[in-house]
Amino acid sequence: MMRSITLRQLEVFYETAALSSLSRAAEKLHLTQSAASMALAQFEAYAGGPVFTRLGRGLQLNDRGERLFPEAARTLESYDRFLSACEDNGPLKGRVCVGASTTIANYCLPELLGKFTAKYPGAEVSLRVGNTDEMAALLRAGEADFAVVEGEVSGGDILLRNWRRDELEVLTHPSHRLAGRKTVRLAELACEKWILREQGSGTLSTLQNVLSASGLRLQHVREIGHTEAIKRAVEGAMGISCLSALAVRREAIAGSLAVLKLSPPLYRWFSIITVRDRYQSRVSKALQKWLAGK
Amino acid sequence: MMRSITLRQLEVFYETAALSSLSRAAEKLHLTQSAASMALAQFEAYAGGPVFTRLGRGLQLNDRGERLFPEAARTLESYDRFLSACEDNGPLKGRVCVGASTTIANYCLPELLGKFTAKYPGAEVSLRVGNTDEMAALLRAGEADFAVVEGEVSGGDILLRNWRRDELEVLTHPSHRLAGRKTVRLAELACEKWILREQGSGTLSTLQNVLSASGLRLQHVREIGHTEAIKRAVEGAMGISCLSALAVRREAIAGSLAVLKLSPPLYRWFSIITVRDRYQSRVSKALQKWLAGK
DNA sequence: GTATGGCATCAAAAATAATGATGCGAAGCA
DNA sequence: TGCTTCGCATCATTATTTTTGATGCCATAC
Repeated sequence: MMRSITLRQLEVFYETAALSSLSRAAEKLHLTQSAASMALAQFEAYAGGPVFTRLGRGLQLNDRGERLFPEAARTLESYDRFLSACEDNGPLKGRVCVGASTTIANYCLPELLGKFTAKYPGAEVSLRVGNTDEMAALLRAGEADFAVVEGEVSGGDILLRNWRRDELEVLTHPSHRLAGRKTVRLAELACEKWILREQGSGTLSTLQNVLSASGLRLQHVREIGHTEAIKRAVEGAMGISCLSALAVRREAIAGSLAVLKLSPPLYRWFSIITVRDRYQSRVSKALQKWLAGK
Repeated sequence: MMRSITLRQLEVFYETAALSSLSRAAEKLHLTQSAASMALAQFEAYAGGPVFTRLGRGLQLNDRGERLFPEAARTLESYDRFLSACEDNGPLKGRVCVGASTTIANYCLPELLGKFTAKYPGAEVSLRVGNTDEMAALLRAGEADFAVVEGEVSGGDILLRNWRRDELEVLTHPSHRLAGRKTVRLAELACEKWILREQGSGTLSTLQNVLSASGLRLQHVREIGHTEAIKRAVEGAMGISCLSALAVRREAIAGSLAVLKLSPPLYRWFSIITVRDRYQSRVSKALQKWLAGK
């Protein structure tokens, strides 16, 4: 049949080119890597030839791709404008209350929500912070429209969609014996002095999951309930910790802390959760959609 | 699932609006009417509300649709530009020989081929005329790249794609007893004096098919091998005839002939035929594609 | 009032896209 | 250098979407 290029393929091409990475494009588009790979392959077939050169383990736009890229961008942009036109029933207006677990509420959402309200001045966005279980309760009680959490699903009435992937990293004092290394394996860290978030936090439970899966136990653990306090403690050489990459980016750059990646790396999903079948206001839907695209 | 509007739906919306008819849009897009209807229904669902008002047996853009239409046009245009960019391996260049049966070669193709060569000056298009069987032979002999015909398929090695639908109409002298009517049924015409195209012409065989299906036979038939000569003969009140609507449009408008629609109407397809598995040059593919979009 | 044109709807079939598992080569790290 | 991970491709299978052909329904033309 005389099939042609689909929007999906166009998106995959665009994002892959923009991020120079098929996997990350797939992630952004909420696709599996294989789906993205296939879409790209079809795209190249229909577009009349390859648009990337495969070098080693990466992709790079070739001349052809370079030429096509701006056109693809324009087309997708035009399509987005169309969708906006569809949804434009007057400017966005109304309240929406978002729940978020600690790490997300501190290091991720404020900036995003700021941009959103800047773009839609009629929207009043409020933010409530807590751990995952508290979020589920908040939603059920109708005190938040949706929530962004680090944890697992918590009941059949809660609908979960993966949003972004987050990586947990190990932080140590810059003078720590491991500070020069880029990666460490968890086993090497079992007898370190640990400073971790409290029971019930998403960060801790993610860590505990892999530990128990590999039969490890941490020996010296001290709990501190605040991410910032933990970082100060590590800066004070009181031990090492494990936090979201998001939470330590600033210190990693400043050099006040040494940040090592785990090997194998420890990923987890940030997810958007809602109550199944609960009505979502227009602002709430708009905000969720907007977040999904970020 | 958080599905969204597809290009197909966009096209259906656009064409339906442009032609004020879902069926004709379906035809143009080479879809069945039901596929188009469903696509439009989905479009309206995703677009957040109806875009047409259903009045009696037609569709008409409502305010919402009116607002969305130009955006849709822009998006599709942008998409087309992208496709062109894909196919742009330098300007089109080379010869292509098109076969066509009489009616099409006279009343349809010249204008289209003219536009095509105006758009792609590097393309040299030539046209060969004959009846359907001659066309098949021409293709097999490699003397034409593809052909546009009025008839049926003529062998397993010939690939056929419907292109446009054509309607056969009855023409009479303006003073003929039926000339005031808008429609006639074939049975009323059995004993008229007929002037028809020769055996082997697509027009005649289409007519013969319905006649034999309804058990009718025409009594007074005179054959004339040229469409224009037939029209002159009818203008001279020498009888009535039946020709493609395309062939009589000019006279119908000028009023030099009376043109009546048959009831039930008599449709047939113009088709593009090619030899299966035969290589098609870039120009030939481009021309076929371009024609398909017209 | 009978026939017809035009759209909607349905169940079934066909086509397409997405997934999870797996393979393979290139880099990073000890 | 050997081991491991990263990133992409590919495969078979499953899920989803699109298309079709058959009907139904209403409004309009004759």
